[in-house]
Amino acid sequence: MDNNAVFQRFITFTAAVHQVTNEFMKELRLDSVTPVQYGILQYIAIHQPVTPSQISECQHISMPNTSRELKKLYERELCEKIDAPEDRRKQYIRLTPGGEALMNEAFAYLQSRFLEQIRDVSAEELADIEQALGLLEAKVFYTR
Amino acid sequence: MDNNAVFQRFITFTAAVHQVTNEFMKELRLDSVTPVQYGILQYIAIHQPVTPSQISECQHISMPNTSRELKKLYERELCEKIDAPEDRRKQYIRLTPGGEALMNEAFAYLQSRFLEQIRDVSAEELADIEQALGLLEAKVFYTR
DNA sequence: CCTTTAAGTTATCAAATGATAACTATAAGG
DNA sequence: CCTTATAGTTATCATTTGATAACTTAAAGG
Repeated sequence: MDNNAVFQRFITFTAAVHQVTNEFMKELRLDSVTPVQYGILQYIAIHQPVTPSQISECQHISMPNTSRELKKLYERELCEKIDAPEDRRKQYIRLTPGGEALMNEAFAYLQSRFLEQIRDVSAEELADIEQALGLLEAKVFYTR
Repeated sequence: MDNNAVFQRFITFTAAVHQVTNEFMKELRLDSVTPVQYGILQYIAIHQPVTPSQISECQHISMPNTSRELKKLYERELCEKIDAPEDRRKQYIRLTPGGEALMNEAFAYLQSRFLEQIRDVSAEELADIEQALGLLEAKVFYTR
């Protein structure tokens, strides 16, 4: 198996993923929230409850900047912090009902675009796609 | 087949792709070039020769901003424009030797990280991965 | 021709993001 | 205890990116 060929595929693939997701995100006009803030909210939505440190590490945003953006999200009541009982330095963050509503709206739009994107695939192909997503997430796009 | 389940996978998958590629790009300390400029250079590297309009559309950057960033790349001699013979308004852009060198360096680093990421996969799994990349690119992450 | 459209440029401004230093509070480890 | 490490905050500044208006040049379509 040619490693170079797989790598080429990897590069064009990741470029394609970015292009498509950026297109989706552009159409989804989220005016109350910046791209970085959306990334944070989506990370919370998928992994909640999370700590600011986790957000900082996984979203590659420095702690000071994470803190700043979270503060804006608290002020807009899109997420909230809960003091961790086991360690008083720590805090857990989760979406507020308003944040859930925002993310549900976003996901609903993204789902409609996703379904449009796969409107021509058969049921068997869809199963293959689901499997492919799982395979790549497990074997390539994972973090230790 | 549950469309919602596939969509869930799609969301967590694209989030994972962004996380991993952002991590790679952070480690790859490209000091001569900003993230947006790198995106442009990579797009040129994959699709060259391309026009500024294509870059603008595919990278979702307005024409004025595309023009500005390209200008900086010309000045650093990372890419160059060639007037299109068939339409004197148009121009084709390609990497200069310096730009090729920069991208080769970047790709070499990304390849080393990619190989590290898949170091535990068997030959059969690698074939599956290659196929999965192709399938998803064709059926999900394409642009019309 | 003449008008309209397309490709690209320049200038300018605002907003978002990144980087860093200095700080508080708590936990953990000799 | 005392020192060090961890979690998070605040303030500040520089850079990057996005948005918009006004412009030039050339093609295209009556």
